[in-house]
Amino acid sequence: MRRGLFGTVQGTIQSIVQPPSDYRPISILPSFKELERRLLGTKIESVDRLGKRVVIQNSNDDLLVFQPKMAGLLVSDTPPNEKHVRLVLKIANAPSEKIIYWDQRGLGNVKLFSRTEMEEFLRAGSIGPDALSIEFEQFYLAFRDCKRPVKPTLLDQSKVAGVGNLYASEIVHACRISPLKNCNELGRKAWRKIYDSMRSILTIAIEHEGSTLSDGTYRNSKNNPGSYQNSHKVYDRAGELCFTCGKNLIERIVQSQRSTFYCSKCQK
DNA sequence: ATTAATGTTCAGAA
DNA sequence: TTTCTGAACATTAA
Repeated sequence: MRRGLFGTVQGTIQSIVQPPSDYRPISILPSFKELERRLLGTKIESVDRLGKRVVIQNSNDDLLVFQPKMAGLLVSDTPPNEKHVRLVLKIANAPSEKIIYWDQRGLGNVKLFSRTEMEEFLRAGSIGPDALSIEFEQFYLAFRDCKRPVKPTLLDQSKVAGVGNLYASEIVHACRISPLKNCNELGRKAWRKIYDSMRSILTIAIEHEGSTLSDGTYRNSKNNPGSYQNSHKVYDRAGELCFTCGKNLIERIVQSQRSTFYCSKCQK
């Protein structure tokens, strides 16, 4: 797994700061005080991705889990602005001195787990295996009997963790499968295509450091935009020509209250 | 000035 | 059990 700058963060947590804010505070569990009590003076051992979460493990085996949701991100240095900075971990000894949690909408949360609590959480099954580690058989089993349309179901984090809204549209387009097709109407071969496309699209998107959409919210750990938006085949391309068939226009529909983009001519 | 939209997910209800 | 709806929030574009 590619981890970017945060994969190399080392050092001791010197202080934790929750900047004064005009906005409602984000959820910090069990509490800000408890974060200070259990993290100050401990060393950061690793920074990893788990589905859409970022997990920081410290030398006491506690796990600090960031769930940025719609509009949050972690940066090492400069945030997009100061007013939406929600939490800062100051690190003694470079390479990076800080880990900054920035969240424009404040929908995200931060939660501290003991190792036991994390094992319990994973066992409970609200998040499934990561999209880049799950094996095909397990992936197929998770989806094949579901009666819902394929695209919204790919967003179900309990089946597979890590596929977000724009990637779900890109994945089914790459397979030439309609987002409206029900999961249980697709055969094993179709699911194999979806599995392969999910892996390749997410892998390439990570290499491109993600997709920075027109609102500019998403940034990488150095506060630079990603470039995968330039490779989108359907997302945010309503009314534009489909690259695959070259004849039809990309359509936008709403499924489960989320936008879906697809080509009704080449996706069946 | 409203409304709808936004890399999301959670509880609660049908 | 599975699936759907609405809410949490800040900001921008239409």
